[in-house]
Amino acid sequence: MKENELPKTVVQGKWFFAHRRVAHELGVRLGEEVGYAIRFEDRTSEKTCIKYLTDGCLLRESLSNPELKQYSVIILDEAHERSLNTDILLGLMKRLVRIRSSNLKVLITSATLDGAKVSSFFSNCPVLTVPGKLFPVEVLYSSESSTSYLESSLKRALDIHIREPPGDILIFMTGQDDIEKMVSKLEEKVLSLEEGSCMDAIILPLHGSLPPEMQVRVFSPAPPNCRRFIVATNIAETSLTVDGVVYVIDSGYVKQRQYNPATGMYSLDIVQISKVQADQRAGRAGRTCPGKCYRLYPSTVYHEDFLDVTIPEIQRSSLAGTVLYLKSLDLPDIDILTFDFLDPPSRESLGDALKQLYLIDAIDESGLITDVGQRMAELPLEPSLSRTLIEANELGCLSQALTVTAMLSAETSLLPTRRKGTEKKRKHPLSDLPDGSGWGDHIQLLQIYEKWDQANYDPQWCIENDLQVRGMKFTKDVRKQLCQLMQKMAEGPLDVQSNRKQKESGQAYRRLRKALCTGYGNQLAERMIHHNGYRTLGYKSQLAQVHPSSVLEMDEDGCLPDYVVYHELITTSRPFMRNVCAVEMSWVMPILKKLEKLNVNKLSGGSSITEENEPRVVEPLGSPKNDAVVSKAPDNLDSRIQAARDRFLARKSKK
DNA sequence: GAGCACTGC
Repeated sequence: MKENELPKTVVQGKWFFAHRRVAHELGVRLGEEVGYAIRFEDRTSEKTCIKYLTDGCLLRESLSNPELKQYSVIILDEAHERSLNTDILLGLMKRLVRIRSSNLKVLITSATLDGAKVSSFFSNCPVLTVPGKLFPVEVLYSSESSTSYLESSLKRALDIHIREPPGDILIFMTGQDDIEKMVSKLEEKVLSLEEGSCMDAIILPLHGSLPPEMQVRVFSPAPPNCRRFIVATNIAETSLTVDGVVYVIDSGYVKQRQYNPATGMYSLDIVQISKVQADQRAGRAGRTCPGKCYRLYPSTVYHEDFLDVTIPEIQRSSLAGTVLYLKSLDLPDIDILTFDFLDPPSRESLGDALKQLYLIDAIDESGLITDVGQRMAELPLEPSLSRTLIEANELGCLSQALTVTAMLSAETSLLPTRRKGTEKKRKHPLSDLPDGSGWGDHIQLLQIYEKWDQANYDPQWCIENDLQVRGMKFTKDVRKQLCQLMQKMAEGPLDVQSNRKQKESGQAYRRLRKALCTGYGNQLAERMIHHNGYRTLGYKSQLAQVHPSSVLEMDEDGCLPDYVVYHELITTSRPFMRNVCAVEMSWVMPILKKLEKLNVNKLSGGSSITEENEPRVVEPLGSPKNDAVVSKAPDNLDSRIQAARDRFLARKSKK
């Protein structure tokens, strides 16, 4: 193959081994004519004609090169998964095919995405259908909805094991807890079966927080006369393909994260799956031979209750990062409120994003991106964290802030999988951390990483201290990447520095907390007067409490700090702030002042963000209550500020 | 006093 014979092609999606295979079939070395790029690894060269990359990487590329001029064919793979990034790319592609109609071809591939809908989105482009190679799957419904899908799955699995011919069983559950319960119940029941009455059994859990060596166990096929039970989350729905599965048991539920723009709060809920998801799960039974799918719900539930398709992520997420990204592209013909999404997010959600960005100085009061915002968009971080880095650079604590943001990027994968009996480890994973972690979780995360640095990044150290090796390595990679990106603007050293002297670290921690306060200007909370509950300080106040896993300390009176910033506000059993950090009132006041001036219609570039068909009396951002908060903000804030000052002075005089 | 599904810029 000679250079330039092939059109420069870029393939976005989950390509797994595709790039290796294509390189192999073309008889070329991977990294030359056929290359790939993922976050921490770019294996392409000048010779590269076909480049595989992730959606995030393609978005990064279009940041510096919005017309993607180096490519003549762009393939968006797995578009049906509707990830946030894929949806942004779909919108950008629509614009690109318009302005590059003569020299660009875009191909969108999807297993289940509604072809007609995508075709009409792309000005009625042609739809090609490639038949799949799946075997037929018989779908069997339960006669009624079960009260406990755990019990029903257990019963169904054993029934299959006893009565049905060989073939592995894949059971879809919602989370780690259920999976662990299910695995131990299955083990118990299988052991109690009469010896020789049926095949042997291997029972395997499968979920995201399982260490990789445990995950790969599902790739080894069952030994002869042995049936595997794979108890999985929806990781087995799309991300991992398990061969040998003939029977699928589908609970009909999934654990899903969603964002409420009216409250600024996430929740993690167990919800019904969509028809597309149910069909995807069933399809997992027909990969190697005809299979069976047992749905633990009646067919009426499937037909009448299930949504046709899963709500795309873009309608379930906070859009601050997305809006900032689009604004930073600075495309003259793109207005964020009218940006052409395949499924547009609500105006409320866009309005929320604009307000958040304004509070952290990423856009000005008329909605234009600021210099700060432009620099933030260059960093592969959520806006709060990129803002923190920029502020930390000004305040001379960039090296510490780099560590904290990197740790938070990996936060959910830092903790080990829970083991029975050793559950209370989180509070003090390291007994000999220096003072200062009482200021909050961010400081503790910093101290943990500094300890690991002192231990020369020894994986064994992670294990001894109950931290996931994978998560810590990810942190290290992120930190390195952020260092490279910050190099140009950095004011001070970037390497991990542990302040050995108590006094120095105290000052560094205070600067860091100040930077965090600026970065999380959209995620502030104020403690209630008589107890340790908090309310969020935004355009709409929410009651929340510090998550019990937090290391934030109380003062000698048993009070938590008056003001905190939080990394995440999420309702599980109750509304919780996760990863909080104490901040000072004097840092908070300017942000509250800014909140007073906030006018969301102006932020959206003058165009009213009010729904068109609604009477004008209706509040711009939804509920009347919310409107009241918006329009009366100055009064509320002034009194709030006054009250806070009084409290502060009262406390001071007491001491 | 609670306990997070999935990715991976």
